[in-house]
Amino acid sequence: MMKEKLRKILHDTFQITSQKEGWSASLPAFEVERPKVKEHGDLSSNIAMLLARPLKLAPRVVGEALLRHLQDPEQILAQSGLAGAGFLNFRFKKEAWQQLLSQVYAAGDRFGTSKVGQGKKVVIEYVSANPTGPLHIGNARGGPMGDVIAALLQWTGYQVVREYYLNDVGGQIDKLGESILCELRAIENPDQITETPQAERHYTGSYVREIALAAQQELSGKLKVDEEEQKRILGKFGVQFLFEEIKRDCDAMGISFDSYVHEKTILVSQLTDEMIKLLKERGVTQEKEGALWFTPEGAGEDALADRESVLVRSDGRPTYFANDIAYHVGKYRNHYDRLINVWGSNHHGHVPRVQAAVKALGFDPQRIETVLYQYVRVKRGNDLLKMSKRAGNYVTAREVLDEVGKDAFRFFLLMRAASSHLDFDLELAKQQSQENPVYYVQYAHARLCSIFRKASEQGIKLAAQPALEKLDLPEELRLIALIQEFPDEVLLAAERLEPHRIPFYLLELAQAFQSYYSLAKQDPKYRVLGSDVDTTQAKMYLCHILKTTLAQGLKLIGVTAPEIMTGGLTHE
RNA sequence: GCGCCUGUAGCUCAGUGGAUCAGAGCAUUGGUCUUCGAAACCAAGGGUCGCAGGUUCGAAUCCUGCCAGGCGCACCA
Repeated sequence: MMKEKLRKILHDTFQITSQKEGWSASLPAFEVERPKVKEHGDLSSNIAMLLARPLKLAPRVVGEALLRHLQDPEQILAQSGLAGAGFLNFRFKKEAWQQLLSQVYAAGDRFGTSKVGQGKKVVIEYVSANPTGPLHIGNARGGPMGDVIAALLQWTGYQVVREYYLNDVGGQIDKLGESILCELRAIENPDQITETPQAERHYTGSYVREIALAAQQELSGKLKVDEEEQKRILGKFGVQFLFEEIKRDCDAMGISFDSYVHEKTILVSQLTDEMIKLLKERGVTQEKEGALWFTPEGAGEDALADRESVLVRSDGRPTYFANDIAYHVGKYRNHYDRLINVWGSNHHGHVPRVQAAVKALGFDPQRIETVLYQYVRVKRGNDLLKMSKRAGNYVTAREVLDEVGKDAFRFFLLMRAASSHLDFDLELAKQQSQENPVYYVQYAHARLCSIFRKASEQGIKLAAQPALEKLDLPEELRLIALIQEFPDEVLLAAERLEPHRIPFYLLELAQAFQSYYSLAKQDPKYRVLGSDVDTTQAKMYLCHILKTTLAQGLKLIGVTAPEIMTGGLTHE
């Protein structure tokens, strides 16, 4: 909010100064930021340093000229100055800060939202876990991450579709069917060892037996067919079974989808064939060893060495790569402006291939944006567990979810940048559930609610237009400064597709409040509910807005904002 | 071997060209509850930002090389 105001001031100042000084440079993409050192002011800009080069002047000379012609029609600036290598530092009047609060108050539960997206259509694909095993913690990270990226884009004015791409055909599904069949035979003939599951050929997790038991119940009559048909039926049954389970897990994580796209549907619709034909016509394919390979311009011989470039197998069936191209083309045809994929890092090699393919088909590859997140590793004690559905060795998302709860689960997975490798220490998560950062933020919210409960007991009501000038303690002005940054943070997180900024922001805000609140123990003038009516009303107004901001931020990341904290009170 | 990601305090991680930028939380140590919730607050110790070069007025941040770790490199998805 204040950043925008300063941007406007600097923009106008630049215009006037250019005119008066005869500058010919264009307005650079300057930054407006909160300096780390508060002595430097409320906000600072690097505009003078950026202008120095094109104008062939020293940064400080540019800065001085800008300050001479400063445009501040609203009179919100209290101080301005030039510092260091050429930074412009600004301090605002108290009144300017205080006035921002009424804007936040008016925004209510729209606070933090904006319209920069201009209603553009964006589809965001996430989770998309293969239905060949339970959702495990390694790639469950994509759930909260995709969900919050979607929320960020909604908040900033995009029209968002949340999509799950279900890989329900292919070799992995065949393998699933075979695994279930194998297990089913073992169940039916416990004495007679027909075939033991083999790690290379079968999924061996205990869930396979679970599915086999369910299949025995539900499909008993339908399995009197030949072996290939049995495998097919069981594969289909397994997909359905596991997909329902994944959906339940997503639901428990607070994640939902607007659209499910089945790979099978794309295959059946012939879109894949159409795309393969088109690619052939464009001359970006080659045949080798009986298979059809994608060989984009400039790829040279490498494409033929890369087995993942195969579009059509030598047996004539298209690969998932071919289907994926068709899937993305479908998105272009649905007129999405942005196609965002949230994928596990193991797909990194896939990204440039899909982009090269859609480019060859005449679509703008830049519209595909991919967020690759690094896998979560789970530590149990001193052991790092490797995630592998094949080895049946994994920690499920559900296990962790049940252990630490939805709020901590989401917060924890969200508070790290996607590119950062994240170790989830189960023992620590359990032990420290009381100390988990999510509780810190929630506690701040609950405390604020508590103040209002107290006020209500005393018959004090929140005034719609209190005397804001009463909010002049330095800590209060700092809180206001933090609150008004919330929309900027949301915007930044949305622009960069970086959800982790929100938990960090909330922690900073919660900390500032907790610190402020605690001062009341030493000094009564920090008490919200004090003796002076005007001051009390003003402080309540600030607290109300703080509460709203925390609630908005928590809502954005899908974490609950409790009115009271229950359980685990250590204070006797 | 090739490709992507990562290397910042004991641990988990923020910080992607700016000035006191060496940061947060946890852990450790020491203080603070008759007063709006101590799930809190205040304070202290702790790091050659993996290493070496380079670009720049200026580098944790950009480039190159090396070292270490993770993940890919299936006619699987």
